[in-house]
Amino acid sequence: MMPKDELSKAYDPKPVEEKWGKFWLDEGLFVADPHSPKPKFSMVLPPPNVTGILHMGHALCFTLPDIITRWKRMRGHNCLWLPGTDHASIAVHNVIEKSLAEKGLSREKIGRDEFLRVAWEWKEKYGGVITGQLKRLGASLDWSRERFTMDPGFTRAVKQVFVSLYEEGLIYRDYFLVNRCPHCRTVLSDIEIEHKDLRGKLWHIRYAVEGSDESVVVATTRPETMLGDTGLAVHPDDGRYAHLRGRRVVLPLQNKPIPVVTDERVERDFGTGAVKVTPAHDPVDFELGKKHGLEQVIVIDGSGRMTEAAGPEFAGLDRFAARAKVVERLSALGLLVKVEDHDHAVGHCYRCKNVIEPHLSWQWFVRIKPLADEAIRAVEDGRIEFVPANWAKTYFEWMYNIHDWCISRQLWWGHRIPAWYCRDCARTMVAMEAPAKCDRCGGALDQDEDVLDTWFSSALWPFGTLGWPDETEDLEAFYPTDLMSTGFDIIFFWVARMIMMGLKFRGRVPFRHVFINGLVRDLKRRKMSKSEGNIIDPLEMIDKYGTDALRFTLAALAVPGMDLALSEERMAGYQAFANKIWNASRFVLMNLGEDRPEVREDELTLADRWIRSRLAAVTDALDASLTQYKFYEAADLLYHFVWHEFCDWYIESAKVGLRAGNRTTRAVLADGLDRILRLLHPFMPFITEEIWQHLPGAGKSITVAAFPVAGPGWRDEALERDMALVQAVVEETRKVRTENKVAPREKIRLIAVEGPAQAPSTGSGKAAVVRSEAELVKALAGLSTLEFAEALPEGERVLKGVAGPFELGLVVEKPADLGQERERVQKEMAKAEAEAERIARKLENPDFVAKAPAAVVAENRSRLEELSVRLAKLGQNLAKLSGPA
RNA sequence: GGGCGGUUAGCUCAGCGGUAGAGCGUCGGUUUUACAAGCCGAGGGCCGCAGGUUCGACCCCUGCACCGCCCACCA
Repeated sequence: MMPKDELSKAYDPKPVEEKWGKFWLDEGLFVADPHSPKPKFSMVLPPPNVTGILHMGHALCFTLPDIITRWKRMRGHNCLWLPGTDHASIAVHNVIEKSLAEKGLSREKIGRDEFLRVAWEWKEKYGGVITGQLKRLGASLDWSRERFTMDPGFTRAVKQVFVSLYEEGLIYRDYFLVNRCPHCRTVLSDIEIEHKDLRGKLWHIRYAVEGSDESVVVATTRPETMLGDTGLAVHPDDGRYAHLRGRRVVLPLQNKPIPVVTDERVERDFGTGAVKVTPAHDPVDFELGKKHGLEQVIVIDGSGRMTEAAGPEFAGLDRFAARAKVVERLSALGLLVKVEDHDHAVGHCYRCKNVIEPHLSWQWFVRIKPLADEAIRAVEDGRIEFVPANWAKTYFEWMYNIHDWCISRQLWWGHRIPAWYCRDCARTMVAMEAPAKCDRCGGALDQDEDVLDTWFSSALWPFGTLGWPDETEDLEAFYPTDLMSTGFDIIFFWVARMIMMGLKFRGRVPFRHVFINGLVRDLKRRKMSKSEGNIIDPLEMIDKYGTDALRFTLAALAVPGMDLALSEERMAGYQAFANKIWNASRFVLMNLGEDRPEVREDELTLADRWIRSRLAAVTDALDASLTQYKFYEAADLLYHFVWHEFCDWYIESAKVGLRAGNRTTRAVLADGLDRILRLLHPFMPFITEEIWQHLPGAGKSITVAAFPVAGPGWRDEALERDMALVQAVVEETRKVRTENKVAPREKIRLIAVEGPAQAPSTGSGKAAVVRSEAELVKALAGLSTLEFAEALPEGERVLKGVAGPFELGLVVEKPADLGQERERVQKEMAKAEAEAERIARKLENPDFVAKAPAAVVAENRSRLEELSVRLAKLGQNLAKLSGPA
């Protein structure tokens, strides 16, 4: 514990964050114990890419679960939050290949082994950047268990899963039309393709019917693929083309006859109703081709260039250049019938944004339906809950229509596919370790050149990180995990696949709750991107406003499932909040000695009891909010309570008790602060630890201090109403004096007159409360005296107000500006009248009185009564104001 | 084409059957020994539009409009 005079006047986050961030890790406060008797709470961190640097998306997605973890830890859970990083095949390739290119090298030039050596070297050097940044966020991760998706243990898990699925027939190899990115030079799965609507053209091309003068016009958005056409399809019921059945058409430019087939999938209403079929370059055509036994001619290669098969005129051209040339040639031949504008969706690579090319090749696939079925059930029957629940619908939608998953990638950085091919007999062997020779013919083997989709390994994260395939203590103790916090953009990529793999290999769901956070946008609701230049860098924000302010901002904006618009102003606001906490704490600490006084029940003031009642209410509400992952609600609760109840009312009230030397008020102040710090700690870990350590009798660390539980009998709503009445008198007095421009330093006399007995809700009969709290009212409202009388004195130096059952008279030095005062009273009356009228109308409605719940009717009745009393008093005041003027 | 979200104060957002809320911004006052990153006070809203249900609708239902996402093999 440091001496308290070290608390500076303003909160300076930097040294505090450095000190406690290090302390928590040195003390191993976040290291989980698989043998702990406490209830467990576990999570795995969505592993950021090793290439990554921390962005706001990370900050949000890591701050929110950290709040939950810290809360659970303080509530006595044995918490494990396991960190790690992802090898991110394509991202690393892009980085390494770029640096190779700068040296005039390429991955082909240096070869696989050298490439991997360079990649590992790079990983060792830069892979720690993001983890270092993560620590600054204050995320309470167990770094003793940090993992990497390509570390030896995890690699074993990946191989094990591949081999098992292969042996079960759930992984297979096939010659299939897949998506290939010519830039990244690898194939991709369906969900790695982003469809964007582009303004394109629809070219109508004439194909001659073989052996006749007739011709057929087809429409296409990709004329260059016609070079690979191997058929022409029409609808079987289309009368226009009935006579073409069984005939052939001649493919222009290639001068090659191709058959006419009929298929119900042809839309008669689109284009001309006749469609060219290019089985090697279009997914629909691929299926049509298979069904009708059409040839597959590859005219575009994996780099997006035309092949020899495209003909000497086109071979070697880029696909887009070829398109222009095909159109030009067709036009010259008079075969281009017309060209229309046509918007259509074009697939783009999700990494590099280039246009995807359908590509026919041998690839590995996961037969996904059997895995998906069980994963669907797990969400249907509630073993897994999405928060907010409507994301389950998105999940189901995808899972019901799921396609087999292409998992091979033509890359080197990643998990190499554990498959070997015999050079002599075409035998394929799949095994954990390289077999010595072909088990059928004894021939030499070559390992598959490809690596696995990065998401294939990510899918195993929740159990692969805990030691699987070994049955470890960690696996036993911490699987299934409790919560997965992630963005909606990777529900398909990651969440769904973790569920499938977890169920398949552990027989249990990988996590119980999936919290879906929104996207962090800028103030104008634009996505943050480098090209827009609207990135808000979390580290910069931490330097500027402090980690706690950043965390609190993210929490306060985190409405489940909603995107959030981040603003620096907001962060500055929460920086001010941190400072407010700091200063309130300074005040409390200043009034404390070396030890904390005991609360004596009989010495508790109204304000003391009130703040304890409020504390009890907030504690319960906070638990409820966090249980439902309503971070914004929890943050609001705390902000409002700390600033506007504890600071604005309680500390100000407590000063009265402190001046009187009340030990119990000091005790309540200290206890209140202690509780507030603990309630706030999950949101603002650093500042709360720093202050808490200054409290007499503090424990080792607030991270493991007990989360507050409301004291028995603290909540007292009747007492809160008493306090509300005191507050109403204070507020009315402040208002009247401000509006009459009475100097704040002028101590005025206040005379209170309690009205006749009225409805209970007006607080009638509570004069005693205000009377006994006279000192409090005087202090808070800046009064010289507070007197109680039968009637208010008259005169131009008496300003009048109404608070609950009281008429208030403020005796001031300077006469009031009657005109202005009259205006003020009139405005108040108008407001009250409008409300009274609305309520009266409601009460005059017999249906309302008969059908609305009795309590609602009663509430309206008493409110109306209250208003009429108020109106009467205001009316009298107004009359008197009008008199002498 | 299917699905999901949004539309509330100048801005960013809560609320979701019973008297319209917060933060920031605006306006006025204020250096009262925790805090001017503060304190005190004020102003500001036909809760997207049109119907319906209800004693009562920002809230529930049905349409519509606009904005934003996701999915999808009309070439």
